[in-house]
Amino acid sequence: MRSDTPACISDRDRVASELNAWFVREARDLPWRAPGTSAWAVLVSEFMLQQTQVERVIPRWIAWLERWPTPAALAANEPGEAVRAWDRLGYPRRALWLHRAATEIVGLHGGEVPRDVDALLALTGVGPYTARAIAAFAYGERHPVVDTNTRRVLARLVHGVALAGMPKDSDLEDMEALLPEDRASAAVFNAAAMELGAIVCTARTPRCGFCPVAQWCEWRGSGYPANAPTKRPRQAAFEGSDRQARGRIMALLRRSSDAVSREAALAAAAGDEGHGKARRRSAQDPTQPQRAFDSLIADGLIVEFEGRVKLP
DNA sequence: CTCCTGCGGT
DNA sequence: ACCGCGGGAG
Repeated sequence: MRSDTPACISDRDRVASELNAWFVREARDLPWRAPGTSAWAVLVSEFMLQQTQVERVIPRWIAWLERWPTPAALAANEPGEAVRAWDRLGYPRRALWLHRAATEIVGLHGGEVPRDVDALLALTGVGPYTARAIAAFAYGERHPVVDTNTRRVLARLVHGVALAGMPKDSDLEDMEALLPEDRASAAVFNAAAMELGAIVCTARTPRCGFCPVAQWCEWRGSGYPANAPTKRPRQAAFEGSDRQARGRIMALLRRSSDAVSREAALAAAAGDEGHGKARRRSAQDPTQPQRAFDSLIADGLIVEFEGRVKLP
């Protein structure tokens, strides 16, 4: 962060003050930010938002909480119902993890979402980001919350580089160094940093002209140097992937109220929609459908039942 | 093509 | 430390 402004107040406080004021002014009106949102509702939102964009999450989140307003309500249903309600949010293992977390919350915490970070980390599907996000946003505890947006903001503001590299433990320390002392401001600042990364300090085309902390930005101050070659692993192509084949099986089972035959599941994996038009799949790996099927069994996302296949 | 409020397994 | 894991949108 640039410190070319003589100040009685530290730059840390100025950055937090400006960013928080911007957040109050400009932040999107997201439903899980409404006052009175339960810790469970926050937890559900954080699960859904892992690798899935806000706009796609909102309708699923509303429907989910209407149906399962408490951990106990979800835990009382079969996990397959959670997978079905997950719909097309992607990475459906998260639905299974969320159901498992609800069961753990009922069994270990009397049905109340814990507020302690270590207790949260022990829940299935809750990692370093989600645990701190729940503690900060649901309970107002003071913790650094660092997601991919915040890591990019820190990379630019503090380190003067265009993009963040691999996640590091020091990310939390970087955020801690900027975090306001009082809990309420700290919680807002965590959300504000994420929001800035989401709508201003974006990966591809940052809108620095609208950035409330541009004057302290190390990246801007050094002339927006080009992206240093980072080590970030590129995501594999989706088209033709095992993920796509798995997704087709899951889509078939979500829309089937009953179990389907193994053959139907394998055909779905191969991209055969079963209505007329033959799909060209000459270049496809012939072992892929079976591999996708087996991996879904291993994940517990589908089960075989008397020679047929259904959600768990 | 890239990116998106990450996570658990290895 | 690396990898697999959906699906949508720019």
